[in-house]
Amino acid sequence: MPELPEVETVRRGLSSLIIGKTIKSETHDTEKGFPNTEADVRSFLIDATIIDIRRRAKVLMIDLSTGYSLLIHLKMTGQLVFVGDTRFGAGHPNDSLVNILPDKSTRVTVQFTDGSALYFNDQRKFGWVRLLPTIEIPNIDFMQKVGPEPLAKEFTAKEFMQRFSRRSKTNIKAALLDQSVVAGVGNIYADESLWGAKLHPQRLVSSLSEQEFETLYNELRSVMNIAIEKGGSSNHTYVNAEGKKGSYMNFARVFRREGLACPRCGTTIEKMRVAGRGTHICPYCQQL
DNA sequence: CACTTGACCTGTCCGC
DNA sequence: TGCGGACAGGTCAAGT
Repeated sequence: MPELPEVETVRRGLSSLIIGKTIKSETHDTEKGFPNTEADVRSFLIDATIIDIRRRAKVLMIDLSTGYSLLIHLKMTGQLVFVGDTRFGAGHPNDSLVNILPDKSTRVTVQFTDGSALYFNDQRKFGWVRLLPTIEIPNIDFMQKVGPEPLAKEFTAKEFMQRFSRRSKTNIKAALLDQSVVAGVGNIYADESLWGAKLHPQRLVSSLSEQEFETLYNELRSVMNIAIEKGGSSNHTYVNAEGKKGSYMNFARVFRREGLACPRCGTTIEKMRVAGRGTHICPYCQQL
């Protein structure tokens, strides 16, 4: 999925839809996707009221009145879709993607006491949900390792540049995708921001000038802010909490636009493989 | 440690 | 229309 802008869009949607609701029941398929015991679920999830929804990097945290939180990672194809009233479909968006829920990809279902429900759907089953004490969250491995939030007010261009020192011998695309450098960047916004900064994805991190880092910092923040305004990117499976798609892909300048003209210079956009991922560039604007 | 590559899954699309 | 292979918003555990 879901990179920072998509997860943030889901967070905002869920905040207005489920805060204050009380959980009546929960079901899930595999232990891999939801490793907690039945006893944990009974003690800390059932009858809990949702008090807040937060995000760190690409991870969502649903804080509960029991002092526990549901942590959720959507990985590539995860969705969190809210359905108003499962008996009548009231509040259920008229979107072909979510006409019938639960469906084949539904892995976790949370029923609320008012008849509404939250579905965690995940076609590829890479995503996960887990329940843990809220105060333990900062101690988990992921939170210890993950880099700063790129959109935080206090996050500066200088700090951005300094974070890359740990990945000086790799290419800039691989470094951007490394969650321990900066949080929340994925394949779409890596390509889009590199195009914005006119940087070839295979440029060695150690070759970038201070000026180039500053431009990349500005482009990354700009692209992510625009993506949040547009409700994220929907290439395929991504939908927000109401089951609706985001519109960033209508705005994208290079991502998934191979064969089309670069909006800046008209050169045909090319697709290549960098850091094991499909990578889109303008071969004129972004030279090695 | 830093870096790269394959594995985890299911579905879809493209070429034969 | 069928079938194989490549590929897909992301991490991880291995390997070098």
